[in-house]
Amino acid sequence: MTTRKPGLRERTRQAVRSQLMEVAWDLFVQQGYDATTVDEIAAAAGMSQRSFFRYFATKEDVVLVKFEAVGELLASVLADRPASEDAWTALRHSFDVIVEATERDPRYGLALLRITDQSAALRAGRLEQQLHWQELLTPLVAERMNQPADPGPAALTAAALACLNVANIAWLVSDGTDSLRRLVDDAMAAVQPVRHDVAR
Amino acid sequence: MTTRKPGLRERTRQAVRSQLMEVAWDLFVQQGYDATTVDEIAAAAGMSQRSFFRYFATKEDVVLVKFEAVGELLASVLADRPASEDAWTALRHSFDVIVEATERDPRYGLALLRITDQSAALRAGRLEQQLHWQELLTPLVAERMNQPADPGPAALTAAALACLNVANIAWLVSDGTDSLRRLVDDAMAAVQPVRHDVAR
DNA sequence: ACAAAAATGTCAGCCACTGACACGTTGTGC
DNA sequence: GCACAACGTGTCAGTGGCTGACATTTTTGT
Repeated sequence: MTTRKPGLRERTRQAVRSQLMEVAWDLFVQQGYDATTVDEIAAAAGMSQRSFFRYFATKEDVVLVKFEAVGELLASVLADRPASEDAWTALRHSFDVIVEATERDPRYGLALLRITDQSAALRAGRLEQQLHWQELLTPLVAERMNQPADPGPAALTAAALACLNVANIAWLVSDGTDSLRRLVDDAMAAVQPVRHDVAR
Repeated sequence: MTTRKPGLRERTRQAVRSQLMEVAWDLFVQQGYDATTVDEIAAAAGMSQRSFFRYFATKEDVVLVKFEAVGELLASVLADRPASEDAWTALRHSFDVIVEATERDPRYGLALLRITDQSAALRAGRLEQQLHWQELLTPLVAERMNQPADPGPAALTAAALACLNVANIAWLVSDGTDSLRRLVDDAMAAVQPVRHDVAR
């Protein structure tokens, strides 16, 4: 009884969602993304296919929602970086939340990248997610630029995310052998080498 | 009769393909991408749905193949740039083939961007295409870098393509009002400002 | 002219996804 | 307590993209 907090109902909904995500994750790891049907996932979670689609709009979403929170996380970290940092450096540091999470549990990150690389739809979905991150980060990047003319902040943000992406893929190719931190460093350094002239 | 050249058959195949592309294009422009079924396209081209899929693997492909040739075009232009140019500048100049094509026929470019923005699948597909371009350009970029350590060339290429993409989207948002050339210039300048120190 | 190869249509079927409806559960106001 | 509304769920039917298999009709090489 009692709807104590704004969301007794909402909580169960979230519980079902994460249970679906878990079940789907296991199946994807075992037999691959494409080889797993929504019917299987739903059955494994004890519900009908129709109900699955009441929790996730598409099959991809069961995986892709894992990226959703990251955008806001990146944005909040970026906003908290000291104002003295230039945009590129600040972006590099905000990416550390991803790097550190990956270092904390490399196997999870590796599995996630592996799954999202299996299907064209998922690869594409990850890129779409990054577009969303870009939208979140661009205004914050603009604040750190001298003269934020229109395409500038978005370009800088997109370039940084592209570096992150390249580093991630290189890391995936190395099977997690390489240091993701180093790869991100190198990728971003290749695009914007340390500018001593600007620094002083 | 007579199989004069290595590919009379191949030519008719290409003819059918481009006819399908035209028919599909018209339908997409008229009623939108999602609202157009493959059956409609096939019928309008006078063939069965099954045959459509013998020419294009997916519905998206009817649009996306338009981007395929661009990758090789970019690569060949990039390879022909003077060896004295640094990678970023050379990339900027190779993008000019796109800029100039767009200036030559802005309406086509605009329609293409509009269509590919209608559907999530197409938006994603365009990004996937860029990944392919990236693979083609990366080795050429590596040649122009001082010390092409592993993630470097890919990162630089990806960053440049990200700039191109941002410029394209900004141009689309402006309905083709802005100068695409200027947008590309600004986007790429924002990421790698002219480095006078390196130049001399 | 004839046999191999290729293009096409039809049919059946899988899978992601959606709308509609009916039923049971769960809170809400009285 | 109880009726009522809201919500979650299953079932069913249907659409659209896409594929394998097979039979039929062109092409094409000799």
